[in-house]
Amino acid sequence: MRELGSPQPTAVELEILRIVWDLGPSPVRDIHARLNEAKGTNYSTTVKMLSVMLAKKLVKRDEKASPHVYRAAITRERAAKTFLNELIEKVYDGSAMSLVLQALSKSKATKAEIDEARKLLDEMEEKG
Amino acid sequence: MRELGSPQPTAVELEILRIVWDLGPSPVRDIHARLNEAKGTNYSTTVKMLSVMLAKKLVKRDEKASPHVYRAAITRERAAKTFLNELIEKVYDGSAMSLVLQALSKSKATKAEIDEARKLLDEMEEKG
DNA sequence: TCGCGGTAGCGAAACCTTTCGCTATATCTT
DNA sequence: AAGATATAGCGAAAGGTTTCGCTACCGCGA
Repeated sequence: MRELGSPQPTAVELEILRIVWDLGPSPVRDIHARLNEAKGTNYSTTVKMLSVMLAKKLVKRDEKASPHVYRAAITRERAAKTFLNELIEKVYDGSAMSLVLQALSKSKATKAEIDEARKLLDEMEEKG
Repeated sequence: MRELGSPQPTAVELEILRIVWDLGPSPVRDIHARLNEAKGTNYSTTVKMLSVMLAKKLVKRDEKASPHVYRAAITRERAAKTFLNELIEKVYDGSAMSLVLQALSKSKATKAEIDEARKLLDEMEEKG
């Protein structure tokens, strides 16, 4: 059995994580409301998935609060980083840059973000 | 049963796609050699996976060639685009730019690539 | 206290992915 | 042409994810 270190979230798990990231710490009922809206699944399903995710350490819960309160155990940023690494590794064969170029080509960004990206590019160039 | 339009490749399917992208059109034996190297799985498994992938239209095959020749039915670019969209949608909540910034921060790139990225940024700025 | 609505847990069904054994067929080698 | 070797296919086991039914529990108002 998996015990330590959060494994990759599966499809539904990711859907739930997204909800928890959005809502912040919440009781099952609230999480279920959203999930049900999106997928029409049963309340039991939500409870079960959360318990599975608890075992995988994808979420934590406060059992002292009466309706238990769940919160994400990994940040959106960390999950994103993991996915990104996998994407780069598995599909782009290790070249982050080619991914960046592709993402840029379809991105809409603010002036501030564009400048930020320029700054990063400058830094990269200096270091070589 | 899924019939039309390639669904998201699963883990092993992606591993196989990667091999086929690398090798180009190949007979099972060659594909298997690589997969086996990575995972130690049986020849039958490779054949089966390829047949599943054929049904899902992730690969095509030339049956006229004597050892049948398989090739990817989707390009690396298209697969990447799909994953990227999903990543942006599901985790970054629609903001491609924040993904780009994160990818950039860990990327190693050549001068040419950096310039290319700058060009894209300039274009983006012009269009607003 | 009893009953009731909301909450939690668990086992197993249903479903999908991955693996392989067994069989059949084609191709080579002598 | 027989036997050996390589290729293809298929069904089903093994393993993982997702779903839910059923049971138990808890807190509260009658």
